Amino acid sequence: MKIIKKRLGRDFYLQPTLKAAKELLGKYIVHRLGGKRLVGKIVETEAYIGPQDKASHAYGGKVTKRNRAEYLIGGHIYIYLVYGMYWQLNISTGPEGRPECVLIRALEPISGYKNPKFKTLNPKQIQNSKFKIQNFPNGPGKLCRWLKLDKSFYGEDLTKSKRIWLEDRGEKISKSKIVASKRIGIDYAGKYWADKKWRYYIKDNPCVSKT
DNA sequence: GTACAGATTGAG
DNA sequence: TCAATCTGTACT
Repeated sequence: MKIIKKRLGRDFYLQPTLKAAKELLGKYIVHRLGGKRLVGKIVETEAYIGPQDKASHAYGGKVTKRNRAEYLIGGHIYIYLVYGMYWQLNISTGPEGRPECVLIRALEPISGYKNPKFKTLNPKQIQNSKFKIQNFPNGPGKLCRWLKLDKSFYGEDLTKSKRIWLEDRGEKISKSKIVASKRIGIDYAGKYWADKKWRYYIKDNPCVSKT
């Protein structure tokens, strides 16, 4: 059977942000680098819905040099540095001018991992294997390191870029496999916003970030 | 010009 | 539990 590989188009990113955050689970991110392709399956996401969301960088409708990519029409990359060390990959959603985005928090590595044995392992084997979890893209900072993403991807259009895009490979994550939970690391936003269950992940997937 | 905190991570 | 590490942002 032929595997379907369809690049996600603008319509996908124009869905309501919470829906897009859930739909992104099970989609594949592809970064073409040199002659290789780094490919990962998205297994964890978080939604940020400014300007009302106190945890969002666009809270209150704030526009800065850093966050302006959040306002782009759905399908653009908003990437920024936290703690002076780690890049965070976000994808803008919704129409132009509305600061909503989805943070990609974890991937299941599909190809590109330096150990070629890796791609033949299924998730259960990954969990049981002795491979160092250290280099896994199982966290927002580690994911960017694994995919080799940095500021040069700021504002990149995922529907048009020749080096990075998202694919639908015909995989459908059933509703019962999607878990909604509180977002991570945003307690400063206050209980109301910190308690919103806008983090989604694939149940039992070993590549979901540790909390 | 200067102070300051952060959508994390890994070591101790 | 805590330091690393640095840029954007806000304020003097």
